[in-house]
Amino acid sequence: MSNLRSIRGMNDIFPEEVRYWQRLESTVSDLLANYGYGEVRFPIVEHTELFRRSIGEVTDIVEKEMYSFDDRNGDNLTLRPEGTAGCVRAAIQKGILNTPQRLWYAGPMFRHERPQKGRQRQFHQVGVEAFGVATPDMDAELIVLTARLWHQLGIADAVELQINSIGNAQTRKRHCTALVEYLERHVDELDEDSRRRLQSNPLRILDSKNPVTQALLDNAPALPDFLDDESAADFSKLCELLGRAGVSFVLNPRLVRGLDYYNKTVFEWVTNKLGAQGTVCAGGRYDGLVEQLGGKSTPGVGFAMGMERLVLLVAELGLSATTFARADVYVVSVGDRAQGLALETVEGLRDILPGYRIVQHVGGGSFKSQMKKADKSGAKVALIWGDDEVDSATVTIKPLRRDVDTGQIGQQNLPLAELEAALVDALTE
RNA sequence: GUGGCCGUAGCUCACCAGGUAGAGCACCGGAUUGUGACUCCGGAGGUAGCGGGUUCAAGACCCGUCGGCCACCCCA
Repeated sequence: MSNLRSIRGMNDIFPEEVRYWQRLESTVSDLLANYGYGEVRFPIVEHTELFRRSIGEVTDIVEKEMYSFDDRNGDNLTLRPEGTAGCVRAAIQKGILNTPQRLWYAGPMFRHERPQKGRQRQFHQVGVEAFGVATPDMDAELIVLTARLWHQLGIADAVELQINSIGNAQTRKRHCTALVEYLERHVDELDEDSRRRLQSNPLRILDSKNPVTQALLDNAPALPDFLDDESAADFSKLCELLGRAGVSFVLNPRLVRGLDYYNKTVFEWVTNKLGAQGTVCAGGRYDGLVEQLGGKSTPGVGFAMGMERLVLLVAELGLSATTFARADVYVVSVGDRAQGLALETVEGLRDILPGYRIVQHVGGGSFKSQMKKADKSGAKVALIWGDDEVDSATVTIKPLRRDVDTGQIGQQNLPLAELEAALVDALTE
């Protein structure tokens, strides 16, 4: 048995939970369609090179979290750790970036991290990418769209929008230099992790959860002070548009993102209901990525939402999943003759009433045990066939969900010809 | 990758100075012959995650391993 377990961090999802997923997925796809986005599907596996070049060589994802392997040709492939790279690659390859594109996709991503609540090794994202528009109205649309989604899901009160602009490459370079210079004067006050990052990725020190480090950062060179004119103008335009759309936000000058390809606008929707894994949706602008991956210079903005985290949130305090009964009708039959008649009649019913969920009892058993199954199925009515019904060419129809008050059985025996009408009547109250 | 807590029937848990496992729920069957939900009766189901060690004896103690949770790291 020990060998036959699922891979660590890769979970099975059963019907009861899948209800929430389906609810979430359909809400998302309807919303995106309403905003004019088209769904794209591309492979889960790509050349490792694609991720190295887009995400960044020195990021944790590339350095230690990718599921990479050699295929039989000797090519080194990787299970996608995120979706943007593959989406960009696909868009370039298809040659559709000569005009603006609004795209989205959904599916599993893979990162070899330590599993935790809201963090799996196979997890699922919905990603949304907009290509070919450099102006901040595009950024605004994406954010506004997510805000609407939270309302539709009933979790708007549980999430907060944080935004920032990290400017262009020069901005970050100049800020980074100043930051490093400042921090090096205070190395002794830095925590161990931050000291390490001073060499590898100084910007990420801004993210530190260490209170001492955060206090130190209060007097550090702040990124917004280094912003180039265009980034600053675009950012204030974005803030203005968000205001017009009624989307409130928090400016977080220390918000940086982990992937190398971001520039200008970055944003995160966070919640405090999920413990340490509070980011539910995050993204930003990546104007250089398309060119970096071999396409013509094309601006882009996008974001990804973590489905597992959203499911947790929605299940806890959002819309309840549609109440789920496995059946409308449960078919009970005892005896070979009855079984045959039941199957024949029910298949006829499925032709006439295709929308009904009709569960046929299988596996035999007494009337009593079949009735128990009928009850547990959640069905509103049971159709019953036994020798009596066969002999008289009838069916017994029994309501299962009448209020408990009247002890009356309320079942009736009908000619087969009247079944359809009686069933429709019983199921439409 | 690091640290802390945890791992007993399908589920939630208990017992026990270390002496070869129990409850509730769920499941199955029955309470006169073809009928559910309530009640009553009965039944099945566990190599106590796995492996090793200490001991006359371990689910209970020790080590390892796998898995879960929480935090760090990182990120959706």
